[in-house]
Amino acid sequence: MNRDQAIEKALSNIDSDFVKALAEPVRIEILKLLILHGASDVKTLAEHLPQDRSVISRHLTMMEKAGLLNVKKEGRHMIYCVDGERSLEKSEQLVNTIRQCVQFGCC
Amino acid sequence: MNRDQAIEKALSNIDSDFVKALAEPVRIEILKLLILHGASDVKTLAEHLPQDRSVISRHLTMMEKAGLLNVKKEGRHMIYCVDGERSLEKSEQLVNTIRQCVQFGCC
DNA sequence: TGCATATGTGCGTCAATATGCATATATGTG
DNA sequence: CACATATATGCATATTGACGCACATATGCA
Repeated sequence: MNRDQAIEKALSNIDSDFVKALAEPVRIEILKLLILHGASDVKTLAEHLPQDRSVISRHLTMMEKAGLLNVKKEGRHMIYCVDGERSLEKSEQLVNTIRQCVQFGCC
Repeated sequence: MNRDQAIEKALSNIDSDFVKALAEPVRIEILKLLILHGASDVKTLAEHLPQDRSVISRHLTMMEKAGLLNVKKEGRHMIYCVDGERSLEKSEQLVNTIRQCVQFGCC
């Protein structure tokens, strides 16, 4: 693999969904609540936030697909919690990508 | 500092501008070009991208403010390059934030 | 000075996304 | 079964951000 392909591959590894999930203030607030109070259902989370439950529900779904959260169904409740392992992996992958870029040469 | 404050502080450290800068495909393309070809001016970058020069100019300004790029003025040219050190610091800070979250307890 | 080139900015437009209401679906409880 | 509760989804609206054109500003050069 030549240099161009290596650079292309490194930067293509940036997980767009993961990064976008962290780029919205409301979703950071959701992370805070989940770490403060531990695993929670949609209604409980929404009670601590100004947005409508449906909005929080959509954010949670999006964050789960992005790899930030885990979800398990308990009866009629959807219990969400921070997927620390996966989040750590994804953020470390971002560091590795940038580290490779530095090796390929910056200013 | 108690637990709640520690969590608040850790997650407030997420650099919103930095994360947002990485959440746009065009800006990732700009990173690719800057690493492939090294430091470049606005016109040269825009020639390799479908967007208007003014759009690229705005992206570059935003990425510089976010800490991804360095810029130096050379005559009428603005020369941009990837700020590898700062980008690495910021991405590592993100990893540390998530690592702290894991310590505070996930699922 | 006069002119070409490089960049940034004002402004209007369009697309993506966040938001909230109403409603459908699913589950637990009497 | 009837009803309450928890969540997801369709749809309309508001907001944010990307985009391109026109123009202003700044610099280099003849």
